Amino acid sequence: MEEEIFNYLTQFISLQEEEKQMFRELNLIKQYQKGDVLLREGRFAREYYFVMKGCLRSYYLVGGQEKTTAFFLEEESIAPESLVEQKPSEYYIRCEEDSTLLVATPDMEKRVFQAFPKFETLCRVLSERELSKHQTSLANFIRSTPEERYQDLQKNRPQLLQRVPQYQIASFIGVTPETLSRIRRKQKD
Amino acid sequence: MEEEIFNYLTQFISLQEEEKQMFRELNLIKQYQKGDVLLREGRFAREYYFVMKGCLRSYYLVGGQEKTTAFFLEEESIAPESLVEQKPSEYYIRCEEDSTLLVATPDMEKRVFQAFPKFETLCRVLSERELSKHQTSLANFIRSTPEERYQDLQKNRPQLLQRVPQYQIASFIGVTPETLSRIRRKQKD
DNA sequence: CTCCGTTATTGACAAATGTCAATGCAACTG
DNA sequence: CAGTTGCATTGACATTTGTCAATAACGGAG
Repeated sequence: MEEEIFNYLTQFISLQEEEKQMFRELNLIKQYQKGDVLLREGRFAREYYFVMKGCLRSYYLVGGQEKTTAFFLEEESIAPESLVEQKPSEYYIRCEEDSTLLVATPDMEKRVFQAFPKFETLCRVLSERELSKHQTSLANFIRSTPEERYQDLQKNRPQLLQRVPQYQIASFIGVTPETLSRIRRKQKD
Repeated sequence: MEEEIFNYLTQFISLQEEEKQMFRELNLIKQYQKGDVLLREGRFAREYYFVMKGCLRSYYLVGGQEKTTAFFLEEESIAPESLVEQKPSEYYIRCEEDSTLLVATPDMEKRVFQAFPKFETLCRVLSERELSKHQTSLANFIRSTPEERYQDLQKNRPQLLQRVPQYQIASFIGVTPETLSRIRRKQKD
């Protein structure tokens, strides 16, 4: 299982045995169950998450209604705003499948960066890439209709549609479950 | 004018005279005019931008129509997806006011990071913060109606509403100019 | 297998938004 | 000053989406 992290990381940098050893000693890998809530509204986040296997979802609770704002599948990561900005979280993060996560704290991050500065470079690069991906998501959302957003998901994240319930997808593309159901019906013709 | 950058940076890290000197020698500051296009669809971006004074806007051209996806005012920055991902840009970046920008290339970035590693830490932290801000923007967009988005802008970026034309704001919150006009009328009652 | 809770679909109607065309308004130009 | 241009507003009507209520489809628990 650790090997999967190393495979992922060596896409970007080379890894010495010494560095791998440090990772192993940090005990980053944790198991969670479907339904586990990793972060709640009003709480302070303490951890970064990287999804090795499974699915996380972030959502706001607005007047008793869940508003889904993101899904995180394999090889995607979350740096909760609450942690980065040191303020109470406005949203929830929840496991939507049994999941294997890489869990890191700012503390561990600091130690790793001091021992192996190239990880800081890696984190900077990954976070810039993540940022540009998010700019693109926001752009896609702004410039398209709910129907187009659904078609985008069908094209770009087909696995997601198979793995999470439709009412969460509906919320994610900004419509009610009824409307999504009608969009789907229209497509069949 | 250079002093403004230093003021901004010393919010996050301390600066030695030596480091300030390096910045001065890089000649980062450039002037642009309203209407200048910094990046076009299909081109490769070569630069990062940081707005010291003025206003940039990013937009897609979809069927001849501009879809505004972001505004960048003072102390906000752009790392174009095109540059980060090394692919042709899908959108335009344009000066909406005469602007003073800090312009950096990956090359310059690399030299600075090698000479003063703490700038890499700074960039990582800033880009993480930027990322978490963007996640919040996307979340706000997903979970609210056009009317609420406009109210958000009134509360959180009132200067923006004074500085750019309404049809760009309309596009940014995902409606037509007519609809935004009606939202504004409703507010007066 | 049935029962039960959750999710998905459908219909009828209300509300919001888009579209198109006309008008107003302010700034710039000659 | 008149004429032009770009932006904002308004009205009439079409389309999309939301809301509410009913029903269907599905899966897990017993």
